[in-house]
Amino acid sequence: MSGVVEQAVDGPRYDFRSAEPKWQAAWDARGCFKAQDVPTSGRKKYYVLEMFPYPSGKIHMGHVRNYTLGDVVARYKRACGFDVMHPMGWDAFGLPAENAARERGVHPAKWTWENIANMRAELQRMGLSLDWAREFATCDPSYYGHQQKLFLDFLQAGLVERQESWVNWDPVDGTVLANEQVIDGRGWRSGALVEKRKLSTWVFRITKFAPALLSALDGLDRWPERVRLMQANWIGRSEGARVRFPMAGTEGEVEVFTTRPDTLFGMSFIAVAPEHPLAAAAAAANPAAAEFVAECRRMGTSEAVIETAEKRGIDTGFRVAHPFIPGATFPVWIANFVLMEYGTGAIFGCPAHDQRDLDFARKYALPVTPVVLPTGEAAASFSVADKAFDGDGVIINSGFLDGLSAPKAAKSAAIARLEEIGAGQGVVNWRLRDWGVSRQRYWGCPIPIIHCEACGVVPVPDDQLPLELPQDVTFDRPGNPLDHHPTWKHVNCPKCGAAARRETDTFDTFVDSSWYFARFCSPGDKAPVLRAAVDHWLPVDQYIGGIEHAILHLLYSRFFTRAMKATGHVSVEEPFAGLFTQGMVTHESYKSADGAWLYPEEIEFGADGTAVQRQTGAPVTVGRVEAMSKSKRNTVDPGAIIARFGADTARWFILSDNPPERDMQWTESGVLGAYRFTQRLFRLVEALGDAGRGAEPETFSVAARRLRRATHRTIIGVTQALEDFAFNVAVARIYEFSNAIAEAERNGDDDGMAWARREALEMAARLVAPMMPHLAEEAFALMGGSGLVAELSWPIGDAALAAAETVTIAVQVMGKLRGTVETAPDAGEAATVAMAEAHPNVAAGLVGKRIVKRIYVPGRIVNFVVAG
RNA sequence: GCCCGCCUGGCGGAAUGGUAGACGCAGCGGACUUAAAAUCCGCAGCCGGUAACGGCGUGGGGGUUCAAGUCCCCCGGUGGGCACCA
Repeated sequence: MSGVVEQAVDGPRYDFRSAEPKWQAAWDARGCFKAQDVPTSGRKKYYVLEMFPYPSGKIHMGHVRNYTLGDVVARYKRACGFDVMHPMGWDAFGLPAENAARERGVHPAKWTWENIANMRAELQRMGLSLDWAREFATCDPSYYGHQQKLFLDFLQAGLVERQESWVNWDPVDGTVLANEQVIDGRGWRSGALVEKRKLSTWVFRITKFAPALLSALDGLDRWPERVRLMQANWIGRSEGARVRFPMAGTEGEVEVFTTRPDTLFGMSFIAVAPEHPLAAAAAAANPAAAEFVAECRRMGTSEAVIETAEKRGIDTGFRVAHPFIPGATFPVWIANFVLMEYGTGAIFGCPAHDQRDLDFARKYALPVTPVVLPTGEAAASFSVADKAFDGDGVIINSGFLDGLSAPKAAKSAAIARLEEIGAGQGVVNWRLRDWGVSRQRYWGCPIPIIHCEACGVVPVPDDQLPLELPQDVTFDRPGNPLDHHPTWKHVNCPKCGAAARRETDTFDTFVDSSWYFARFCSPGDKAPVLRAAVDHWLPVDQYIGGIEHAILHLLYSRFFTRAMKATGHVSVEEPFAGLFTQGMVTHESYKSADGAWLYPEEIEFGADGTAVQRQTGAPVTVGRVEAMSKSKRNTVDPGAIIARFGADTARWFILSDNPPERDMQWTESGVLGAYRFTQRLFRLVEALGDAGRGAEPETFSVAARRLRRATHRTIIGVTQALEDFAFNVAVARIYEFSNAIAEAERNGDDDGMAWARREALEMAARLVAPMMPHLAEEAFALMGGSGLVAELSWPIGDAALAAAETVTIAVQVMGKLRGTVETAPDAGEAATVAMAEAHPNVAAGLVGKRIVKRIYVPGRIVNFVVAG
């Protein structure tokens, strides 16, 4: 492995170390990648955006992949004549900065800004075609001040409100925990048992837009289908009914939401969430119920945890009447699998037709009454054992619903009756909840609100924005440093002047990333956005990022855009017209004999292919290929790769390995292969020398024509591959092309060959430019090209020159390949079929058979269907 | 538990329903070299056969079709998301 690199040090043909900074400076000097806020060029706009990074300190391979993909698109579209905007910034608020402050005593601001400086330098070494003049960080008051203004506008428009919500509370650290910070019911840092706690929080009313966010998904035809599906499921529209059950013996009622009102006669019990008021009432009266509710409270708020936990419950002792069955009463249970946030926080249990209800009923010996009969079953013999029936069928045991088909007809009949007798109504329920944005953290955008005893919630006046974070905070005790600050929260009410209290919560960092794409259009403007700029540039034409953001970030941004439209900031409703989601970067993992994870650079492979530790020669176990992570130490530092092989090699390899939407495996050998190709291409250019200058020859030899065909086929093929986001295919086409050029070189200089080679190499340089921009410039300059490849227009392939002189037709008998025949591209059906039938191997297969049918697909295939 | 994705040679992958395995990596053979590295040329799915060629083959099973990696149904394996990480 070292040989390749050492050669590069000794005397490379292509010296990326000098070339890459040189061309980066040249692009910068020409301002190649600058865009205007409100362009005057008249060219069609194209806004390319990659999800901006969190400034963790160093770029990782995921970033390299993300920004390389975006850069290929940006450079390609620019060459195609679009006016491209391609900005970069920093998603700079968030918990890691605060963790660093607690662990190492460094101020979050200092930590963040140093990380940004470091990462900016690393990104710049990648040679990305970014307009750095648009850069900003979300932790800068000149950004988040505008965000505060947007929040106040949303508040005014009724898109923000105060709500109580349940959170994971760490009683020792005195802080709210994310679900991922709750491990086996304990806080990750303190180890204390986590409790659910109710908190008063600010929410964005995203549910107001639920129908719009759902229906607009249909129009996002340049989004991956699966992302649209994930969002649709997340929004979760379901049609059903709210049903009210009067309490037996006391006042009051329980309201449930159900999607299956057709199965109401199969009801066995009611179950309420542990946070439901009835559960609280039961707990007050019954110590066992109180104990159960307390236990559920320790379970955390994660849906995955709740739904995989053992189904448990306790009878409250309350009984309800049934709206359709006079005289019947049913027990009300508290169950740990009922979610307070969904529907009404209460369900009716129909064990025969819902698996979860069935498991629960069996556990607590509650009755199971089938009310939907599967087709083909007899009512007398049908019963439910341990598998609930949730398919279609006919209603039985259900009074006025009997005989109706379930669920559809019976559902409408049940709803009609509920409405008639005033016991409920048909409703559309949404799974989507309002977006809680309050965080009890320091390193986030302050929520610009003042709480006044007399005036209530008072917005911070516009002329006091941005409301800046105080710098002098300490992290020496648990809880929110803003809350501990001696003076910051004490303020006079802007309305009445009395002593009042600032809101000390800050925004969820998803707020920061929900409108940054709009701010990029006019990053220096005094208002959150410059209307003319966003009207021109939005929506983003191509957005690129990780699939992990498929739901939250993208949905929040879609909401924000609608909210900004409602408050007059933008005209569009959808922020991202095109979306591409990339796969992860993975690597083998390595473990030493004592079980410690080892970094790839600590490993060496022996002649027999086994891995050993480089220093000691101790054996190493090669583990699974998985997502690069610091804990597994299977990371590769892009900075080191770029220093050793150059940015173009890193970019080329990351594009060549596999389709960008799939996970890719980073391998040393793959990088070396990419590096070798940079040298190979450059050698081909060097070997050309001065050959082929001058006017296009009158005639070309057969070999020269073959090369020109390869050239024009490659232009067409690479163009199509780039349009399709099939960058690995584009790379493969260029490899094929370089093989064709090398072959032509060996064929000597017959008629027109030198000219054809020059044409081929010039096109090669221009076609690799979006992927390996530095090498492209260096090669182009060496060939005597004038100007920058970055400023050239995209080449157009000549279809006539690319056309094949003969085509190969596959010949099948009964769908099995029996041979191939060469024909002229315009040979007709009769001639082609005759030639196919005459093929010796085909003829042998046809002996003694009767040809029933001859299938002919022009340019592709002849298939004989035979009998006998 | 619910939702979503993925599965093709030793490896990454290519393939408008039309010659499965392009291209690359690793491997093998050759040229060059005192030698090695680098470079260049060639071979290569698996089984059988000197070969011509034949059989098998895209996670497993079934179906549609003249023709299925591709479309449909069932099953298996594996990865991701599930609301305060970003």
